[in-house]
Amino acid sequence: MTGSPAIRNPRRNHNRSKQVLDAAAELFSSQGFHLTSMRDIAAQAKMLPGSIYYHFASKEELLLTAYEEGVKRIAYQVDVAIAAERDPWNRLEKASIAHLETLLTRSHYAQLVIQVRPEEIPAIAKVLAQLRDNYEKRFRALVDDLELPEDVSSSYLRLLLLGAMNWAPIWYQPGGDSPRSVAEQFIRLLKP
Amino acid sequence: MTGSPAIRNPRRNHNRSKQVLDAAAELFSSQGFHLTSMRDIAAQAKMLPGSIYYHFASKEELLLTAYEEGVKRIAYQVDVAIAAERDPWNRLEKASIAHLETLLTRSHYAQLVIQVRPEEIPAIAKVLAQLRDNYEKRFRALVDDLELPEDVSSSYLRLLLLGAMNWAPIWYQPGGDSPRSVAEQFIRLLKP
DNA sequence: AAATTAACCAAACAATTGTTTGTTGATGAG
DNA sequence: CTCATCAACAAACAATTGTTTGGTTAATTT
Repeated sequence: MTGSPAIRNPRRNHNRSKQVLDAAAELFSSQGFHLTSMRDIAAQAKMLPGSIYYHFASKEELLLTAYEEGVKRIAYQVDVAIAAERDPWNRLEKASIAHLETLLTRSHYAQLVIQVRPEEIPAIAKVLAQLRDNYEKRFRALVDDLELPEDVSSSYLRLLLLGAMNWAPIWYQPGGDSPRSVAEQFIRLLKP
Repeated sequence: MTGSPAIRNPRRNHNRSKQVLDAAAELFSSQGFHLTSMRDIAAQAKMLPGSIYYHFASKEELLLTAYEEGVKRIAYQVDVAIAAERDPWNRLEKASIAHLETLLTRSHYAQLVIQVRPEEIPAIAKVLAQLRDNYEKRFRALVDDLELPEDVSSSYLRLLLLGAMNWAPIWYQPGGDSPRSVAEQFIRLLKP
């Protein structure tokens, strides 16, 4: 019995699960879901294809897990960025900067959330869409706090800003302006 | 003898090529490239999978042909829309309305241009991107014609508008506001 | 030292993919 | 009528896909 404080792990905690997930996130975000095979992921994680299934039940679960992590990260960055600000427009600007910076430079996980469209994977499309919706609710709140002229629709302001930012990965080139200044320009164009 | 003006077609022009292309455009635009198999397209065109190859050399050529047609259609709609207008802001508004209407309601071919991302098909990614770029140059010209305050960047105005519109298929629901009024709202938000 | 178990390998499997091949009936020209 | 050609069918092919299975290794527990 050994009343000693036995640790839970029966074996050295290799935790290659994270290695697999990292590989998946990188490949999914850069090549897309369908162009990335389990063999690609296995190779990047220095593992055999079948071994992945010890850690994840399916390719879709792999994506879903990475996607959840992506939402978590980008949401966290935004929350931190707006925590100190009080002025509504400044809060929206800080949030946009965080959103774009995370999207364009920071994390493969975050890029997943934008690059992989839910409809691409019908089996989990609804869950993915809901996760993204849940994140984007922050922007709904931020925009609602603005004091806008009567003839300006806050919904469309939000859709305009969010759409433009989410489209940015299509045209953005690392050599040009920083994500921060892109976000600042966008806000300036929208501020009445 | 037959000095008569013999027509070129040796047989009644069945022209099932167009039928195939229509099927491909519809499926590609609604399901995406990778989720659509040649068998799906064949079924929709009421034809056997192998028969498609009499009309098109490969799945990629099929997409490319449909994509070109899509660019042609959306470009035409925009050109027609702005032909009568002289005021720069009105021209941009008319162009945006045409862009969004074609994108959201009119044609499967046009939706292809936005729904299918070039990087999804590496073999023809460059050609696709160039076709889209070529179309979007219209907006570059339209925005450059605006008389903007000095501190406003015309590039970012264009990217903001175009990104927001191209993102619209993600959130747009046929029940709500018309594409026209969405475009009008976007323009109003951007007009200083 | 023996038993247990987490973590991985090696190899195959079944299904689906885009594509090719050989063939056939309809059509219009000579 | 004869014959060449168009347009499609029927069936298979080779490759790739996600996944499963059974065995192997090594660390941990008893």
